[in-house]
Amino acid sequence: MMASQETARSRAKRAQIQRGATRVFLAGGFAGATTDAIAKAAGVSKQTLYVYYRTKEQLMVDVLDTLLSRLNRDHAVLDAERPTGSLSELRETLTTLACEVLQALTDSDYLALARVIIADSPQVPEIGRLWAQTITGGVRPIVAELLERARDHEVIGAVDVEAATRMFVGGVLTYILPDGIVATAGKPVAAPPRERVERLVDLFLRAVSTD
Amino acid sequence: MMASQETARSRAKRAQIQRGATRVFLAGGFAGATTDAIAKAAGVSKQTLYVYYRTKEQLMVDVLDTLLSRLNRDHAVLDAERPTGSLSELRETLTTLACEVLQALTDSDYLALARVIIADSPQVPEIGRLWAQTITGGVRPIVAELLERARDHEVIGAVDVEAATRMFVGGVLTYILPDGIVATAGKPVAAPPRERVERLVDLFLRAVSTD
DNA sequence: CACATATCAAACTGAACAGTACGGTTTGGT
DNA sequence: ACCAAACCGTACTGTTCAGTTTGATATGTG
Repeated sequence: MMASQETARSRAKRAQIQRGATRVFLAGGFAGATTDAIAKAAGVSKQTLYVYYRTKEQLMVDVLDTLLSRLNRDHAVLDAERPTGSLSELRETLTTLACEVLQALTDSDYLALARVIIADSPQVPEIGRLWAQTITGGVRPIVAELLERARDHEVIGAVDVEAATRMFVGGVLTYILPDGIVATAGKPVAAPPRERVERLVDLFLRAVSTD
Repeated sequence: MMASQETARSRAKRAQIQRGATRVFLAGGFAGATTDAIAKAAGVSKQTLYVYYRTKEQLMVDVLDTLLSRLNRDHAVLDAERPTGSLSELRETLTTLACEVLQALTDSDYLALARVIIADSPQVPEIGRLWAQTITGGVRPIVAELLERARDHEVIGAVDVEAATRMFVGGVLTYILPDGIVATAGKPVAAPPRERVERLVDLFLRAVSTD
């Protein structure tokens, strides 16, 4: 039996710790998370915590890294080839994309994740690097690619794709930010009704349509 | 001599404390700010701190309240009647407005302020309330008013003003967010060159123009 | 000057908390 | 069954920090 081997057992324990730690970190950030609370939430002794992670900081970085990777996987799904062959197809694609993103942001813990990253990046610099690597890319390139494809097929005019992307993504995000990111006691943010998104898309299409 | 009177002297001391505390809070948030550091930064004894404020939390709320009020005053300046009588006037107005907002956000401590509010609103609920009261209004109503005026004068078409406002404001803000809000060591965000903003405005005007 | 009020520096108190030590218990392989 | 590694609960250590206490000094007022 070798030492420092990643057995099935140890992998499971590590995952168990991650799950508990995720809950605690998302709820209260770095400062608000005590190692006792994490151990309890994970159903693990504090000692074991320190067998798998050298410090609380290292544990947090690992948790955020995992969450951001998962989020990236989800984005990859969003990236799946979407039809942009005609104007009505593009309209449908953009509307659905926007609704999915808004839904994901309001449904899941992504807003809490963003809040924690924003809150703790000054104290835990590694977090800022994670953000830059995974999020800064974000939804924007996906939309930009869609628009470029549509432009190449002359579904939309020869517009400035970068500006168009910013307008669309920014417009959609105003439904969640800035209010969603600040914790206002007990008032969860809701995604706007599809109808609103449709009106936004329609307006957007006026800007990029061939005249 | 009455007790609990707000003399000139006490007003000055309170302001002195606020200035020091502002620096420390913006730099490190609630958890990162020690009362010793605040006292030192303000050039005041710790004791005096507690004469003017009952707790660290109360001090922070006061500091943020002051900063947000000041920010609101600045917005009031932005709100000053701007010409929207013709399409070229509207273009100029929107471009200038966007540039000013971006400049203010990158120049000043507003990004740090936003970061602190986002970071600490879960722990200090009063902060969330301040945010909701002052920021949630924000730039959006100003732009909405501009657009309504322009629409009434038939400078732009009968568009959905709410959607249009979101598209414009959101598009502008993508230049600062999300990257500006996360502390990435030593890389300050810069406002985009005016030319970029102009292209965004032009695209926007295509969306809202009378056909 | 006498007296009150404001301020200061420094030391103290009590609580919270990261990380460790320890002795007992479970688990899984052989 | 036997052993070793993994794990558990609890208690401990050292530090950090909000808020207080103390006792001295400055400031201004009648």
